[in-house]
Amino acid sequence: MSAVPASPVVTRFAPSPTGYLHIGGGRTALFNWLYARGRGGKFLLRIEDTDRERSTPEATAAILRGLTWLGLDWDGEVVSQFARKDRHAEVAHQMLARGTAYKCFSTQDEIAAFRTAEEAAGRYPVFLSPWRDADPATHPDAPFAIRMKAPRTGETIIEDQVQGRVTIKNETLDDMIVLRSDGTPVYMLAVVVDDHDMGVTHVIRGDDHLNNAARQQMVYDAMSWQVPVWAHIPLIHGPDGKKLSKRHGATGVEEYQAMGYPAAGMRNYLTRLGWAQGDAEIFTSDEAMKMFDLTGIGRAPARLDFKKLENTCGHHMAMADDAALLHELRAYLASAGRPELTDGQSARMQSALCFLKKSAKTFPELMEKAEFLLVERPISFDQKAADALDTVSRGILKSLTPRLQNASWTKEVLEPILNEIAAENGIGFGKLAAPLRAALAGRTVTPSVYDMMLTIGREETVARLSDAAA
RNA sequence: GGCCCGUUCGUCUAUCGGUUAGGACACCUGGUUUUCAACCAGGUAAGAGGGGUUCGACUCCCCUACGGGCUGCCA
Repeated sequence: MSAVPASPVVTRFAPSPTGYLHIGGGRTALFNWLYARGRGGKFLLRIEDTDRERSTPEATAAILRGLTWLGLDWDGEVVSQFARKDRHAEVAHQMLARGTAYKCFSTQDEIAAFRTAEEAAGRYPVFLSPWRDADPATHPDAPFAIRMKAPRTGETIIEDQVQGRVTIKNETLDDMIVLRSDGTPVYMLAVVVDDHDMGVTHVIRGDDHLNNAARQQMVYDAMSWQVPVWAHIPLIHGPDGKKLSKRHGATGVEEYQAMGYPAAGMRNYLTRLGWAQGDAEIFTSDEAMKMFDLTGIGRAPARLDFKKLENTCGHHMAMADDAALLHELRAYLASAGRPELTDGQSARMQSALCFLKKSAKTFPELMEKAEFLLVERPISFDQKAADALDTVSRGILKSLTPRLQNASWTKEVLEPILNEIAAENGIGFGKLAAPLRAALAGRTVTPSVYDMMLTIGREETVARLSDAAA
């Protein structure tokens, strides 16, 4: 065992509960999880619910469900940012006391008027509060917001693990409000306070926050707090290169579950989307934790490729443990609103999974291939199956059943019998397999005939053949 | 408008000044086969454009084009 690192890694995922868990958010959470878990650190979850208008408990529940399905477990309790608003206000007042913030009595109307005037004059509106250096003696007895006293000259440098060194000129940033005039904190303050209080060492998040990082770093500086390691990752784009949105299809993590992608495959695909370690393509989460690092993250936005997602899922389907797969299959059926398996179907499924999983990429595909074990007699035939069961074929099946009656039910025993029948009728095995397939499954595209016979057993096989031969 | 970030096969990417620019998915061809799939073998396919720096640039610098983000008393 390696020694416990001096400063354990603490990462977090901090979504706003305004909707389902977006696939991009799921990937951000995954990166944080992988990074922390691979280093014996902690992965925390915080819900940024300070926007009371848009936050809903339903959205929080959906986000938790999505993370759980993806297999991303977090440490400790879920933190509500809203619940910490008093702490945020406290810090705002500490900044006031330290002289790194000031009371601003400008009204929103005044600011809005300033902005429209500047824009009308063709200038970029950076609002500079007249109260920044005002003598407290001149303060009116009126509501005020607390603004950060940001440096007006020089530059703020973000040392980003993904983007490299990013330099922002301080003159382009105004004094942002940290506490609104109604006493509620603003997001930019809340994140910093929460990340600091929660001991977050690495902030891994979407690069839409890259510019924000400069202002947040100013808050860390204003409080003399240790700045975390930044890692701003590019957002995921749709197949057309545009920001991933509804018109590209599924954007919610739970939609992918309902479409039948196995979670392990989803994790693998999402890990490889915008991150690479040499030629590694297919790996388990344990392996991913060992390999994952910040330097392997690409700087350009990656596009979603469903074909590759499917392929990756196919590998994981084949690698999966049968019992675990059956369990996940059940969860899929429930999430997709499909009927659950009966006891009989479950039993057959359990014994068939060892070969079904090798060629299926998704759960719907698995169910498609398992159709033969799902149906009950009398089974119905589709058009092609019915065509395959012509008079000649039925005659052959009829001669086959007596020989199966007392046969030991192993492939070693069945193979010679079927080959014999084929030979006696002067046909190749392929010609015999077609009607067999039709009789056993009611369709012409099925798993191997031996696999099917072994799965449903002798009695059921003979019964289905007799039904078809009649 | 300003600022910030990005740009290698169709897609995800490797390369960290010297390679026949590698792998994976997809696609095409062939093989295997008991249908579909899976599997095996092979193939097509890339450094956005233009300037520099250098003996040498995908790699470093600049410009352009294109894409994205930020620019709120939203998060």
